[in-house]
Amino acid sequence: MSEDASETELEKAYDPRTVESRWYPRWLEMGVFHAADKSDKPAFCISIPPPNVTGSLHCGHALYTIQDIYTRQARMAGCNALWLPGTDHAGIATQVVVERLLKREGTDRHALGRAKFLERVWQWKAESGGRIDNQFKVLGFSLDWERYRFTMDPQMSRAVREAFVRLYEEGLIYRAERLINWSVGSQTVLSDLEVESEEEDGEIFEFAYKIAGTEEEIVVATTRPETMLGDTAVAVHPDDERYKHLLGKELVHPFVDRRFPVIADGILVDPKFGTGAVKVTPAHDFNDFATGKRHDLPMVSIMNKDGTLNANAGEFVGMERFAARKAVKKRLDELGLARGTKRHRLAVPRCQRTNTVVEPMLSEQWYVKTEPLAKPAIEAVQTGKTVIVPEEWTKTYMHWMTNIQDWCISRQLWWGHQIPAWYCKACSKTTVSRDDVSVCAHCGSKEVEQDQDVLDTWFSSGLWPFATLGWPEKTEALATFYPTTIMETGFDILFFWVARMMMMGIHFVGDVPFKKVLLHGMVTDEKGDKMSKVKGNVIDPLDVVYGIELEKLVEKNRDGGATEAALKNVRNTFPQGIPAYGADALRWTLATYPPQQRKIPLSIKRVEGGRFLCNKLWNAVRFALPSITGAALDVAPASLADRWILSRLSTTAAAVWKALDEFRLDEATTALYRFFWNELCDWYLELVKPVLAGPDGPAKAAAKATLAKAIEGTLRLMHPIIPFVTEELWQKVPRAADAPASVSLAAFPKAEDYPSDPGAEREMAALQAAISAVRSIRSEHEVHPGASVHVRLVAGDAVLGLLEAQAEAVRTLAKVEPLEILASGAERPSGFATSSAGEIEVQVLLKGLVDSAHEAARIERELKRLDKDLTAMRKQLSQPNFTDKAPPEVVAEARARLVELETARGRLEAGRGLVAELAAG
RNA sequence: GGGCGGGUAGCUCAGUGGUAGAGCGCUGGCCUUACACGCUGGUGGCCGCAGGUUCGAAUCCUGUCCCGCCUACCA
Repeated sequence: MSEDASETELEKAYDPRTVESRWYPRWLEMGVFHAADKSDKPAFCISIPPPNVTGSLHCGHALYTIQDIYTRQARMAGCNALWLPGTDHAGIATQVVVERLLKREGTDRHALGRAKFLERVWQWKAESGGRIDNQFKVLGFSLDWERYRFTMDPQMSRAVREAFVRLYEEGLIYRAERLINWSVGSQTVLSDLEVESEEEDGEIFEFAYKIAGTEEEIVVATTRPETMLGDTAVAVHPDDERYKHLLGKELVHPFVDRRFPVIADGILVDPKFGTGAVKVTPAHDFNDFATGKRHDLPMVSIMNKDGTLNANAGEFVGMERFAARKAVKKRLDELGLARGTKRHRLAVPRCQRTNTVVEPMLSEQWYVKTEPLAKPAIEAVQTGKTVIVPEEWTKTYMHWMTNIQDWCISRQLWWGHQIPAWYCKACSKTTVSRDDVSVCAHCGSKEVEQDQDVLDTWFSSGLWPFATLGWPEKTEALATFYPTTIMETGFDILFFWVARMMMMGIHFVGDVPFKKVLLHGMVTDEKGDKMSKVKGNVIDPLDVVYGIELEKLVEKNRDGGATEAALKNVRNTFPQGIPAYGADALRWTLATYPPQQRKIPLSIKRVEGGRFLCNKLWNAVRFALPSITGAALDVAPASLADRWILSRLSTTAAAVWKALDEFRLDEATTALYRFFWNELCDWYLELVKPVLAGPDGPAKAAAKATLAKAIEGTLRLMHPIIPFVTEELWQKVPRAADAPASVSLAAFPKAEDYPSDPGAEREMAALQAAISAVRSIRSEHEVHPGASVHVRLVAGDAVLGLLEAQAEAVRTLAKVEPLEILASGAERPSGFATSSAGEIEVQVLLKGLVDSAHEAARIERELKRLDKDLTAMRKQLSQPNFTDKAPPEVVAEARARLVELETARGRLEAGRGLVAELAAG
């Protein structure tokens, strides 16, 4: 629409593109998203789960809409609401991106050196990082950009050092040599959580070790034959009779000059599995490592960090690990020691980032001692200081926390927070310090060198909720907003992140980092399959917002690595490409899914539904605007319809509050949709049309005021979910004299803002039933919608007055003329079909309009349906067990229902006469 | 192996002790001047299977079968 269109004229169809682009800048100008450090209002805070600085918007991020809904609602509800934005430096991911760039330039980070490389990363970050921030703006996220944080900012880095040093001083951080998960692909150690095991088809290879000085042998099995080069024992079960005589005997290694014993170990060995003898490789297997410790076995490391074999591997030195695997098998075979292979399913550990197979290796790393930190974190959830929603995740949290392993926090990367530990070349002692060290704290030597490694990204992320608020400074923001109100994130990072924030927050600030943890499911495609570039089923939120042509979409998928089959699928799923649905449509749609479901199967069809809703809203306002512009709002509701719609609005406001409180956004959207579409539009608007078209007077003034209030209230209630269209429309409708400049700052409607009127709701239900009954008969008989029909409504005294008062509504909404309203007992005249709407009998003149066969069919069908219900109801009421034991109100209800069914049946029976009458013509 | 979640209308899912719901789809009739991104009427489900508790169960309990996810050291 053009900017200078008159106040009361809107385009016929809602176009999100023009509306959505204009509001975000204005909100920023108005400063509506900025929260004060100090305020009289209650504090509300969500710190955003920081997306990777390398990232760009995907559907998972689009779910941040949930956080925006809560933040916007809190803001409107009068809170000092802060949604704090930021990004994460994402150690491995970012380094991989920049290294790829360097490779294209024909160089690498080692050629560049650490300092130059880091310069390069910062440069990359300045150019390409933070793209996602702008994408968040497209979605309308009400983030307080003045408080933007990046995990590598000086202030955040300071927090990281402070945390590290304190934990070190408290003995909660230590350095140790252990078996670790080594990612050959990214050349760093990984924490347990970053290793993903997937079952794959593999094989199990059996071979024999000879007993020294005899021809006797012992057969062992392995899925990684090359590790035999590091074997330092073979273990059998202590009670295994087969091998008892071999215990303590020496085995001869066929390739390297080493003899090692047969040992007894009841923990490692299951005598029923395989041969009952297990080769032990303490330096390359976690179980074997433990076994090695128990038996004090030598630890022979056979592998270099790049995955090639080292000097301990004898003739295989220098070979790549998988080539070595083949070679070892071949040589064993040549020596006559191979004993065959079997197919075998096994769990292969892979690196999350590079998908390369992870190798257990011996290495010295930094660890956080987690048990003392976990204990209070467990208690906080047990005592309800932090509540996890949905509740069933509490168990998972507890289970993980109670079985927690020490956390390996060093990473062999350059991009990240370098570990603040300095090693002295003179006295070889370690100095850990908040400030850079140039002199050894122990001997005063200047020969100190900082640890080359950086910290796990999750270490800094664990400090996020309080470091973003200024910690370790005792800032006002920290005092105001900590503990934060809600942490809203995917259940998949409950351990990665939520658990660690809990541990760190409690330890460093002395209180939990958030009062509530809301965990949502994973966005998938509509069939429930994980979105993946290869499958070509990825929905880019921006494509949904702006739209994309089919060919461009296909091209984009092809660039993403989609297979031909996947591209075909893209063409099938989006034959016309994707239309511009707008951010509101996407937001609405995401909010209609129960967030706590495991899967959120996003369907483009449903997004279309979201756009329909926005369009409907637009058009409802378009219709109402000429009537309500300038209307006096302080007029009380007058008609039944007026009282009813405001009562429904009151109920709806209550439902929305309740739904949000229970983390049931689906229920919130359902309540809003029902109210707006099925009540406000379908009934109220239709009911007030004649009034608004009629002469001026008190009734019209009341209708105008009510319509204005209902629409204005709806816009405010919907605003947290669909901020753009509601803001645009809210600016045009009449509102309170003291209303703020933006609906974002207007009060969020409460149930008590509108008069509840149960009487009006009851009466309206009766009226609706009567009108529906007439419509139903009309439609059954294919009476043309334009044709009026003669209707008689027969009812008892209780509803007679209502019908008389609402005659106009019946006439209009059911296209009735003439309309007779009669007291009970009025016989069905010839030519009228009959039906029931609760207590009301509805008689519709069909003579001359339809043929008898139609009516006969309708009656028989209705009778069949009624009889089914009647039989069930009679049966239930005939059982003394029911009438005696069920609560009286339930029995009474059943009796009333029976009467109603019988009455309806009687009327229908009588209606059979109509068939003959119609036939007679 | 352990844990968790799910199996309700063609599809995607709500419902959690008292007459089976929504959206989309399908379908009949309508361009009724807010909206065809619409209006209006309808079709469609023995609520995975088997027991049990109860006057009454999709809803609670037990068992069982499928599907998914997480987790675990079977060489």
